[in-house]
Amino acid sequence: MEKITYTNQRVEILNFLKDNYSHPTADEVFNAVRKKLSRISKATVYQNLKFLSGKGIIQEVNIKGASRFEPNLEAHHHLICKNCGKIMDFNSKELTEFALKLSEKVKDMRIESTNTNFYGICKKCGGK
Amino acid sequence: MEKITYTNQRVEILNFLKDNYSHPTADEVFNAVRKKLSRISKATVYQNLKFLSGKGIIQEVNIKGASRFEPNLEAHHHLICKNCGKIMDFNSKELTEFALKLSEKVKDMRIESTNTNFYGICKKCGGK
DNA sequence: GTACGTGCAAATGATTTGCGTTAAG
DNA sequence: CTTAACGCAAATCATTTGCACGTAC
Repeated sequence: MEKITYTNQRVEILNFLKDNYSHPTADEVFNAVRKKLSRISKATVYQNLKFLSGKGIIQEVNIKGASRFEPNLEAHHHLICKNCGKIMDFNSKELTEFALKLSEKVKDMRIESTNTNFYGICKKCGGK
Repeated sequence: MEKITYTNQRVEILNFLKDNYSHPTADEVFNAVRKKLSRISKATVYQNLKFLSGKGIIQEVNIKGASRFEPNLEAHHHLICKNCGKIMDFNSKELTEFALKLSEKVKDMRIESTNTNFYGICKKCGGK
Protein backbone atom coordinates (compact mmCIF):
# COMPACT_ATOMS: atom_id res chain seq x y z
CA MET A 1 0.00 0.00 0.00
CA GLU A 2 1.53 3.29 -1.12
CA LYS A 3 1.66 6.25 1.19
CA ILE A 4 -1.10 8.83 1.26
CA THR A 5 -0.55 12.57 1.24
CA TYR A 6 -2.71 14.13 3.91
CA THR A 7 -3.55 17.56 2.63
CA ASN A 8 -5.90 19.84 4.56
CA GLN A 9 -8.58 19.32 1.95
CA ARG A 10 -8.34 15.56 2.13
CA VAL A 11 -8.38 15.59 5.90
CA GLU A 12 -11.48 17.78 6.04
CA ILE A 13 -13.33 15.61 3.55
CA LEU A 14 -12.52 12.51 5.56
CA ASN A 15 -13.45 14.32 8.71
CA PHE A 16 -16.85 15.22 7.34
CA LEU A 17 -17.48 11.69 6.11
CA LYS A 18 -16.32 10.06 9.31
CA ASP A 19 -19.34 8.83 11.26
CA ASN A 20 -21.64 10.41 8.69
CA TYR A 21 -24.35 8.02 7.60
CA SER A 22 -26.49 10.47 5.65
CA HIS A 23 -25.05 9.34 2.27
CA PRO A 24 -24.12 12.80 0.99
CA THR A 25 -23.59 13.59 -2.68
CA ALA A 26 -20.32 15.11 -3.91
CA ASP A 27 -22.04 18.47 -3.90
CA GLU A 28 -23.11 18.09 -0.29
CA VAL A 29 -19.57 17.16 0.70
CA PHE A 30 -18.32 20.23 -1.15
CA ASN A 31 -20.72 22.55 0.67
CA ALA A 32 -19.93 21.08 4.04
CA VAL A 33 -16.16 21.16 3.64
CA ARG A 34 -16.30 24.66 2.23
CA LYS A 35 -17.37 25.91 5.64
CA LYS A 36 -13.95 24.93 6.94
CA LEU A 37 -11.86 25.53 3.84
CA SER A 38 -13.58 28.34 1.97
CA ARG A 39 -11.20 28.18 -0.98
CA ILE A 40 -11.63 24.46 -1.76
CA SER A 41 -12.78 23.71 -5.30
CA LYS A 42 -15.37 21.26 -6.46
CA ALA A 43 -12.77 19.53 -8.63
CA THR A 44 -10.68 18.83 -5.54
CA VAL A 45 -13.69 17.32 -3.81
CA TYR A 46 -14.39 15.08 -6.79
CA GLN A 47 -10.75 14.11 -7.09
CA ASN A 48 -10.55 13.21 -3.45
CA LEU A 49 -13.80 11.29 -3.32
CA LYS A 50 -12.59 9.22 -6.24
CA PHE A 51 -9.16 8.80 -4.71
CA LEU A 52 -10.53 7.78 -1.32
CA SER A 53 -13.02 5.31 -2.68
CA GLY A 54 -10.33 3.87 -4.94
CA LYS A 55 -8.27 3.27 -1.82
CA GLY A 56 -11.24 1.62 -0.12
CA ILE A 57 -11.25 4.27 2.59
CA ILE A 58 -14.77 5.41 1.80
CA GLN A 59 -17.51 3.79 -0.22
CA GLU A 60 -19.52 4.97 -3.21
CA VAL A 61 -23.18 4.19 -3.87
CA ASN A 62 -24.90 5.25 -7.06
CA ILE A 63 -28.51 6.33 -6.77
CA LYS A 64 -30.56 7.97 -9.50
CA GLY A 65 -27.57 8.97 -11.55
CA ALA A 66 -25.58 10.66 -8.80
CA SER A 67 -22.90 9.20 -6.58
CA ARG A 68 -23.21 9.25 -2.84
CA PHE A 69 -20.52 8.53 -0.29
CA GLU A 70 -20.23 6.94 3.09
CA PRO A 71 -17.56 5.82 5.52
CA ASN A 72 -18.97 2.40 6.41
CA LEU A 73 -17.04 -0.40 4.77
CA GLU A 74 -18.49 -3.15 6.87
CA ALA A 75 -21.09 -5.72 5.98
CA HIS A 76 -24.03 -3.50 5.26
CA HIS A 77 -26.61 -2.98 2.57
CA HIS A 78 -29.02 -0.31 1.43
CA LEU A 79 -32.73 0.33 1.63
CA ILE A 80 -33.60 2.75 -1.15
CA CYS A 81 -36.92 4.52 -1.60
CA LYS A 82 -37.90 4.32 -5.25
CA ASN A 83 -39.93 7.46 -4.85
CA CYS A 84 -37.80 10.00 -2.98
CA GLY A 85 -34.39 8.36 -3.30
CA LYS A 86 -33.79 8.23 0.44
CA ILE A 87 -31.15 5.70 1.47
CA MET A 88 -30.98 3.89 4.77
CA ASP A 89 -28.36 1.43 5.89
CA PHE A 90 -29.22 -2.17 6.54
CA ASN A 91 -26.61 -4.07 8.49
CA SER A 92 -26.44 -7.79 7.90
CA LYS A 93 -23.27 -9.74 8.13
CA GLU A 94 -25.45 -12.77 7.59
CA LEU A 95 -26.55 -11.59 4.15
CA THR A 96 -23.03 -10.63 3.11
CA GLU A 97 -21.71 -14.01 4.09
CA PHE A 98 -24.53 -15.83 2.33
CA ALA A 99 -23.86 -13.90 -0.86
CA LEU A 100 -20.10 -14.35 -0.73
CA LYS A 101 -20.54 -18.06 -0.14
CA LEU A 102 -22.69 -18.30 -3.24
CA SER A 103 -20.22 -16.32 -5.29
CA GLU A 104 -17.48 -18.82 -4.70
CA LYS A 105 -18.98 -20.75 -7.60
CA VAL A 106 -18.31 -17.89 -9.99
CA LYS A 107 -15.63 -18.73 -12.54
CA ASP A 108 -15.20 -15.63 -14.64
CA MET A 109 -14.42 -13.15 -11.92
CA ARG A 110 -12.56 -12.85 -8.65
CA ILE A 111 -15.23 -11.44 -6.32
CA GLU A 112 -14.03 -9.08 -3.63
CA SER A 113 -17.17 -7.61 -2.17
CA THR A 114 -20.92 -7.70 -2.35
CA ASN A 115 -23.69 -5.23 -1.73
CA THR A 116 -27.42 -5.74 -1.70
CA ASN A 117 -29.89 -2.99 -2.48
CA PHE A 118 -33.48 -3.25 -1.33
CA TYR A 119 -35.93 -1.13 -3.27
CA GLY A 120 -39.28 -0.06 -1.94
CA ILE A 121 -41.40 2.83 -0.72
CA CYS A 122 -40.53 4.55 2.53
CA LYS A 123 -42.97 5.50 5.26
CA LYS A 124 -43.06 9.16 4.22
CA CYS A 125 -43.85 8.28 0.61
CA GLY A 126 -46.74 6.00 1.53
CA GLY A 127 -45.14 2.65 2.26
CA LYS A 128 -46.01 0.95 5.56
CA MET B 1 -52.85 -1.30 -15.72
CA GLU B 2 -53.36 1.47 -18.23
CA LYS B 3 -52.98 0.79 -21.90
CA ILE B 4 -49.65 1.23 -23.67
CA THR B 5 -49.27 2.92 -27.02
CA TYR B 6 -47.08 0.76 -29.22
CA THR B 7 -45.29 3.19 -31.47
CA ASN B 8 -42.69 1.97 -33.92
CA GLN B 9 -39.95 3.50 -31.81
CA ARG B 10 -41.12 1.79 -28.67
CA VAL B 11 -41.49 -1.55 -30.43
CA GLU B 12 -37.98 -1.38 -31.87
CA ILE B 13 -36.46 -0.51 -28.51
CA LEU B 14 -38.25 -3.42 -26.87
CA ASN B 15 -37.25 -5.63 -29.73
CA PHE B 16 -33.59 -4.76 -29.31
CA LEU B 17 -33.72 -5.30 -25.55
CA LYS B 18 -35.62 -8.57 -25.82
CA ASP B 19 -33.23 -11.44 -25.13
CA ASN B 20 -30.34 -8.99 -24.93
CA TYR B 21 -28.21 -9.62 -21.88
CA SER B 22 -25.33 -7.31 -22.76
CA HIS B 23 -26.59 -4.51 -20.49
CA PRO B 24 -26.49 -1.72 -23.07
CA THR B 25 -26.38 1.96 -22.16
CA ALA B 26 -29.02 4.37 -23.47
CA ASP B 27 -26.53 5.42 -26.11
CA GLU B 28 -26.00 1.85 -27.26
CA VAL B 29 -29.75 1.34 -27.49
CA PHE B 30 -29.97 4.52 -29.53
CA ASN B 31 -27.29 3.40 -31.97
CA ALA B 32 -28.81 -0.03 -32.39
CA VAL B 33 -32.38 1.15 -32.92
CA ARG B 34 -31.21 3.86 -35.29
CA LYS B 35 -30.25 1.15 -37.76
CA LYS B 36 -33.95 0.29 -38.09
CA LEU B 37 -35.43 3.74 -37.56
CA SER B 38 -32.87 6.19 -38.84
CA ARG B 39 -34.85 9.24 -37.76
CA ILE B 40 -35.30 8.27 -34.10
CA SER B 41 -33.98 10.83 -31.63
CA LYS B 42 -31.96 10.27 -28.50
CA ALA B 43 -34.66 12.00 -26.45
CA THR B 44 -37.18 9.43 -27.61
CA VAL B 45 -34.88 6.63 -26.58
CA TYR B 46 -34.40 8.15 -23.12
CA GLN B 47 -38.11 8.80 -22.75
CA ASN B 48 -38.96 5.25 -23.69
CA LEU B 49 -36.32 3.63 -21.52
CA LYS B 50 -37.66 5.58 -18.60
CA PHE B 51 -41.25 4.78 -19.51
CA LEU B 52 -40.56 1.07 -19.94
CA SER B 53 -38.61 0.69 -16.72
CA GLY B 54 -41.30 2.64 -14.91
CA LYS B 55 -43.79 0.06 -16.17
CA GLY B 56 -41.51 -2.74 -15.01
CA ILE B 57 -41.16 -4.03 -18.55
CA ILE B 58 -37.40 -3.60 -18.58
CA GLN B 59 -34.93 -3.07 -15.79
CA GLU B 60 -32.37 -0.37 -15.11
CA VAL B 61 -28.95 -0.88 -13.51
CA ASN B 62 -26.66 1.99 -12.69
CA ILE B 63 -22.94 1.39 -13.18
CA LYS B 64 -20.23 4.02 -13.03
CA GLY B 65 -22.63 6.92 -13.41
CA ALA B 66 -24.48 5.65 -16.47
CA SER B 67 -27.69 3.66 -16.68
CA ARG B 68 -27.80 0.33 -18.38
CA PHE B 69 -30.85 -1.66 -19.39
CA GLU B 70 -31.91 -5.24 -19.57
CA PRO B 71 -35.03 -7.29 -20.14
CA ASN B 72 -34.60 -9.80 -17.32
CA LEU B 73 -36.95 -9.08 -14.44
CA GLU B 74 -36.42 -12.38 -12.69
CA ALA B 75 -34.39 -13.15 -9.60
CA HIS B 76 -30.94 -12.28 -10.76
CA HIS B 77 -27.96 -10.29 -9.62
CA HIS B 78 -24.88 -8.70 -11.11
CA LEU B 79 -21.18 -9.41 -11.23
CA ILE B 80 -19.43 -6.14 -11.95
CA CYS B 81 -15.77 -5.72 -12.83
CA LYS B 82 -14.39 -2.81 -10.83
CA ASN B 83 -11.78 -2.26 -13.47
CA CYS B 84 -13.50 -2.37 -16.86
CA GLY B 85 -17.12 -2.03 -15.74
CA LYS B 86 -18.22 -5.24 -17.46
CA ILE B 87 -21.47 -6.65 -16.08
CA MET B 88 -22.49 -10.28 -16.03
CA ASP B 89 -25.73 -11.74 -14.75
CA PHE B 90 -25.78 -14.03 -11.77
CA ASN B 91 -28.99 -15.94 -11.36
CA SER B 92 -29.92 -16.96 -7.86
CA LYS B 93 -33.47 -17.26 -6.70
CA GLU B 94 -31.97 -18.55 -3.48
CA LEU B 95 -30.17 -15.28 -2.78
CA THR B 96 -33.21 -13.18 -3.64
CA GLU B 97 -35.37 -15.17 -1.30
CA PHE B 98 -32.83 -15.05 1.47
CA ALA B 99 -32.58 -11.26 1.17
CA LEU B 100 -36.33 -10.74 0.99
CA LYS B 101 -36.82 -12.92 4.02
CA LEU B 102 -34.35 -10.78 5.96
CA SER B 103 -35.99 -7.58 4.83
CA GLU B 104 -39.28 -8.57 6.40
CA LYS B 105 -37.84 -7.18 9.62
CA VAL B 106 -37.53 -3.70 8.11
CA LYS B 107 -39.94 -1.25 9.67
CA ASP B 108 -39.38 2.02 7.86
CA MET B 109 -39.97 0.86 4.32
CA ARG B 110 -42.17 -1.46 2.29
CA ILE B 111 -39.62 -3.48 0.34
CA GLU B 112 -40.62 -4.56 -3.14
CA SER B 113 -37.47 -5.94 -4.67
CA THR B 114 -33.85 -6.68 -4.02
CA ASN B 115 -30.71 -6.81 -6.08
CA THR B 116 -27.22 -7.87 -5.12
CA ASN B 117 -24.11 -6.57 -6.83
CA PHE B 118 -20.87 -8.50 -6.64
CA TYR B 119 -17.76 -6.44 -7.25
CA GLY B 120 -14.48 -7.89 -8.32
CA ILE B 121 -11.94 -8.20 -11.11
CA CYS B 122 -12.81 -10.12 -14.24
CA LYS B 123 -10.60 -12.64 -16.00
CA LYS B 124 -9.55 -10.19 -18.70
CA CYS B 125 -8.52 -7.57 -16.16
CA GLY B 126 -6.37 -9.97 -14.18
CA GLY B 127 -8.78 -11.70 -11.83
CA LYS B 128 -8.77 -15.53 -11.73
C1' DG C 1 -60.18 14.30 -33.45
C1' DT C 2 -57.28 14.35 -29.62
C1' DA C 3 -54.13 12.87 -26.45
C1' DC C 4 -49.89 10.98 -26.38
C1' DG C 5 -45.45 10.40 -28.66
C1' DT C 6 -41.68 12.27 -31.44
C1' DG C 7 -37.65 15.07 -33.18
C1' DC C 8 -34.77 18.71 -32.55
C1' DA C 9 -32.06 21.84 -30.21
C1' DA C 10 -31.13 23.98 -26.15
C1' DA C 11 -30.70 23.43 -21.05
C1' DT C 12 -29.23 21.11 -16.98
C1' DG C 13 -26.53 18.44 -13.75
C1' DA C 14 -22.78 15.59 -12.62
C1' DT C 15 -18.21 14.76 -13.30
C1' DT C 16 -13.65 15.30 -15.63
C1' DT C 17 -9.71 17.59 -17.60
C1' DG C 18 -5.91 20.90 -18.79
C1' DC C 19 -2.85 23.73 -16.85
C1' DG C 20 -0.39 27.05 -14.21
C1' DT C 21 0.26 27.44 -9.08
C1' DT C 22 0.90 25.72 -4.26
C1' DA C 23 2.12 22.94 -0.49
C1' DA C 24 3.40 18.28 1.80
C1' DG C 25 7.27 15.44 3.02
C1' DC D 1 13.62 20.17 -3.84
C1' DT D 2 10.18 17.60 -6.32
C1' DT D 3 6.12 15.37 -6.77
C1' DA D 4 1.50 15.01 -5.68
C1' DA D 5 -2.43 17.92 -4.92
C1' DC D 6 -5.02 22.34 -5.77
C1' DG D 7 -8.01 25.85 -7.86
C1' DC D 8 -10.10 27.53 -11.65
C1' DA D 9 -12.46 27.53 -15.89
C1' DA D 10 -13.57 25.09 -19.77
C1' DA D 11 -14.91 20.62 -21.58
C1' DT D 12 -17.39 16.38 -21.62
C1' DC D 13 -21.20 13.08 -20.70
C1' DA D 14 -25.53 11.56 -19.45
C1' DT D 15 -29.99 12.95 -19.22
C1' DT D 16 -33.99 16.21 -19.37
C1' DT D 17 -36.96 19.76 -21.20
C1' DG D 18 -39.73 23.02 -24.19
C1' DC D 19 -42.15 23.15 -28.04
C1' DA D 20 -44.01 22.59 -32.75
C1' DC D 21 -45.31 18.70 -35.43
C1' DG D 22 -46.89 13.87 -36.32
C1' DT D 23 -49.38 9.58 -35.53
C1' DA D 24 -51.79 5.69 -33.00
C1' DC D 25 -56.32 4.48 -31.80
